[in-house]
Amino acid sequence: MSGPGTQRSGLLQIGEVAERVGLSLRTVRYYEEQGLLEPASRSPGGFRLYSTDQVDRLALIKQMKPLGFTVQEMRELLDARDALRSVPAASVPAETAAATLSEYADAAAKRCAKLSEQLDQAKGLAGQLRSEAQQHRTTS
Amino acid sequence: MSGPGTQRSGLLQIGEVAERVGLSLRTVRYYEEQGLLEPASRSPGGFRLYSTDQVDRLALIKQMKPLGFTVQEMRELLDARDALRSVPAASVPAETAAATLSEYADAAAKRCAKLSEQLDQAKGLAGQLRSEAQQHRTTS
DNA sequence: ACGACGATTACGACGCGTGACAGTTA
DNA sequence: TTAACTGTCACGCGTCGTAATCGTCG
Repeated sequence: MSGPGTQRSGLLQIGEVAERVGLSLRTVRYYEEQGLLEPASRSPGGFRLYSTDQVDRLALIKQMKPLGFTVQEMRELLDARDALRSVPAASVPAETAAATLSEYADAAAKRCAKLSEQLDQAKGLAGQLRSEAQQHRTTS
Repeated sequence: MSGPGTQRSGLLQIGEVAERVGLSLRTVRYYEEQGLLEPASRSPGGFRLYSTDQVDRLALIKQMKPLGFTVQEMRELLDARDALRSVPAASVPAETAAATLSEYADAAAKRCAKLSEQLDQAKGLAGQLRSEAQQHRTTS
């Protein structure tokens, strides 16, 4: 027991985080370098410690990746989102953050649509390939 | 008139091909380097000349790309497909080619499924972002 | 002989990570 | 002691872009 990474505080070390989200340690650090996710705190010795919220955030990053956003774009998106949550509503910064977030939401939707289209084409192709292959497999 | 690229022979120059398929000249040549598509012939002066079948092949390549196959995998897939079409049916090479093609068809289907899943997640996320953004946009 | 088109070669760049290493912490 | 973690540097891969220079086609 006393598995590493699981502190009494509820904070997780990078290894736990990486495993839960399905990323490599290296990648998590890379995202940090790129400004995507700063650990909530550090252990006295310098180990990165993450909250479960941050695990969620990482998972979210991972989910958005298929849409092909660059790491920098994701940073901007997440920054805007954070700003929206931490800034007094109906303030000027909230408005600009909302605008940015809205842009990204639109972009995300557009990419979804394009991907959807490509995926349909690819599905058709995959089916076609399969039938071409099976046409020559008299015995299943 | 006498548009360049349209020969009486029905063969097309690389520019026409690239435009029809929606790839750059560079990309078409790159695919050739990687063994994906050799031009049907060359003009006396060395210009690449493509048949319309090859245009189709390029289009197919373009459509399969969203599935994330490497260029080398696509080469193998296309080679197997070509083999199936040029080899006497029910021969041994046809069987192995069919097996290869079948594998790739399966792989393609799997990737389609995975992409589909990812896309669904991403769609959900996009919607969520959109609503988060709009929540702060009292005036549309 | 002119203008569009193409060939070849080569250098580079971007985005996204991935090793490797030597030292530190738990 | 051992496993996990640290920072840093640098490398690799895929997919082309771009440019220079020169040949071809009609």
